[in-house]
Amino acid sequence: MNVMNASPRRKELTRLAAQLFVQEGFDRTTVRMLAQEMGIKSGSLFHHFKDKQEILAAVIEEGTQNALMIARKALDECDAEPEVRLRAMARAHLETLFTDRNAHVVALFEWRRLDPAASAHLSHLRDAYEALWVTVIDDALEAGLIHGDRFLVSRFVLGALNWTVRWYDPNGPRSPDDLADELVAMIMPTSA
Amino acid sequence: MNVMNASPRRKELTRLAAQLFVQEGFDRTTVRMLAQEMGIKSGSLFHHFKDKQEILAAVIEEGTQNALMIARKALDECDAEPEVRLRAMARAHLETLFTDRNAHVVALFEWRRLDPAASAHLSHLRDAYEALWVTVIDDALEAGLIHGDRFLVSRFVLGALNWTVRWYDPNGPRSPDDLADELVAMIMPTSA
DNA sequence: AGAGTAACCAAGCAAGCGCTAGTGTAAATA
DNA sequence: TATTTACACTAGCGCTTGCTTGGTTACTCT
Repeated sequence: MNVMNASPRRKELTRLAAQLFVQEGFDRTTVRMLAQEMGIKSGSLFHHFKDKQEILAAVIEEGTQNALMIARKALDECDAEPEVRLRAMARAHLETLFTDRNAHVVALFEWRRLDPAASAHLSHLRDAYEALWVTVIDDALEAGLIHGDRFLVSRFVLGALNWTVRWYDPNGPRSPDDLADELVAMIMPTSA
Repeated sequence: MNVMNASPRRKELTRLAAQLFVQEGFDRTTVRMLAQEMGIKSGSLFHHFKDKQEILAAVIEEGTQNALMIARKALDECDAEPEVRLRAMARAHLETLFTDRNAHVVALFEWRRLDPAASAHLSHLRDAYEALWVTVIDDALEAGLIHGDRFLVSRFVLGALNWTVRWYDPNGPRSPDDLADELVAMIMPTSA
């Protein structure tokens, strides 16, 4: 078994697995389907991954790491104005959601299939990401940019953003950035 | 096989199935688990339902029918003021979401497991429900109560509301009605 | 009493599941 | 040249899956 997590082959396999998990769901995706998609036999799969669970964990870890990177970069690159930061965060969220769409759909809808160990490890990553959101929302509230309960606002906003994977068509007329801006405008009285 | 959809026994079994589908997910719920939960043997299940798929369809149909009923009743019972109607619709949405929580969680997250025939039939029900939302949102927009694109606003609002099943704790301090009011307040500039 | 029917059970089939064991081979390393 | 490593293969084990079959109760209606 390959213990080196960063093997390029393993990364490619993870990408393909994410696609299949989205198409079929984790439970209905068999190791034989995964192997075929990867051009190998089912037994060979277990050279790269300890078991099926580990493939799921790899997919989710990939996506969450990317989300964290993109969000940090976006916040670093813009100034301290709360409105700009809020918009940047929303844009970053949708950017990662649709460039790594497969991984994120798996993370959002198959999280519960993780075994407790993997779930605990990945929860820390996700918490780090959500902490970014909380600071941005807090600043926006303090600046009087938006109003409401900080907890509820962040849940509502994240819910609205995450739900886009259910209806947004990347080939449509609207860009993810448009979506992000419209959502921010919707909750900002001053920008009417 | 029992063809009478409204058999009381069948309705009870549907309720129990919804609970298991939420706990384990549709794919991981075996007919043996379902049977045990119902206090019968696995073979007997197929006296009430043609196959496992039909159980899923029954669960989702139940939930969607209830949502439609509650929303219609809520709109009937309030006057024509757009703001009142918007709040009533949001409240109705969360009311049905948490009184029939199991059925709705299944509808939201296991819809794709439906076979094409069942999916087509149930899509009509869901469309009828969403049509109610569209009229309410349209009226609110026209009255200048909220602002933005009608399509995007309804998607964002529904996303924020549906996502509550992921984090809302019914035993917490906030009632579903509070949640609904806070969301409406969040997108309504005039109520700051 | 006899017929019909709804609800159940015991037993098991065929297919598919995740995963393992053991082997082959070409490239990298010593 | 000898040894190790990475990656793939074949074959199949042990188990679970959804579902079927054939038959048994218990109740209702004529």
